[in-house]
Amino acid sequence: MSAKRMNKLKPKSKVWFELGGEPVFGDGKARLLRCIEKTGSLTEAAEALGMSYRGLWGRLGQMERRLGVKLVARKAGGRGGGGSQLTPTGRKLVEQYEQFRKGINAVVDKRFEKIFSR
Amino acid sequence: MSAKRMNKLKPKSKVWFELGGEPVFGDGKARLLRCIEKTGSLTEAAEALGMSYRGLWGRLGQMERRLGVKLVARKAGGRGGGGSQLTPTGRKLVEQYEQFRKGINAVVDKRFEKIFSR
DNA sequence: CGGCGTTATGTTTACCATGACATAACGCTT
DNA sequence: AAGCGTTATGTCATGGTAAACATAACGCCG
Repeated sequence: MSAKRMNKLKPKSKVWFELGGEPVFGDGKARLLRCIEKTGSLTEAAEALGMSYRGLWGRLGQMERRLGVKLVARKAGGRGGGGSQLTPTGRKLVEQYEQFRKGINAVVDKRFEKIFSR
Repeated sequence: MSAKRMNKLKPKSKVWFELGGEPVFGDGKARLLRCIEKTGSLTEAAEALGMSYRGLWGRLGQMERRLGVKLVARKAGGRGGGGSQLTPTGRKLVEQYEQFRKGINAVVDKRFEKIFSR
């Protein structure tokens, strides 16, 4: 019995940005924008991410509203039905976030090792 | 218009332990154990934390079940009605977690600065 | 003009986590 | 035996999030 299972403990971490106490950007949102960028379409991005279009659209709008910035340029109608792409602001935000996020896991793991080794 | 509000972005982070994909320990659980330790009673701890006894008891049981370890020694009945205190295992876990958690915020903030400065 | 694929919303449902109640069991103490 | 404060559970209400459905609007194109 006892602490046998506790040896399998794994450290996890999460980072995100807040603005006025509200969460506005994190891993999920970053993936969202990247996927829109790649597919050029909210519909396709939603499908690729395995979520509903409604849900994706809602999150996107909320994020833009909270930040007070347009992150995605959308076009309804027209050739191919329309499409979407990141604005320069959107691209920059994703890049900065990814920069920021990179390495956090490593730091956390290292710290965990340091304390739980042996 | 535009990115004016984005200058007020703040980085946030969260760390916890998982076991087999399930979260088993984090800030909340740590505070919980610390409070039980201090008060010597689940009832008092619950009140001090502003949560229901039922809720606290549930969390505690779940945590112990997932870890497969007794973290709190409980006694129902007896002098003063009973009481609870951390087991050595529980104490150790809290201490290790707090060690682990210490400084994470600082690291995150520093990294954020590095990328968003200027 | 009618069709097509995309964006844009409102409405409704399902679900899950939390909290609120209610009760029982426990074991010293008097 | 009765009382007291604590632990131990089951049940029910609830609230907030996310998914499911259902349409409408848009704008090029044949």
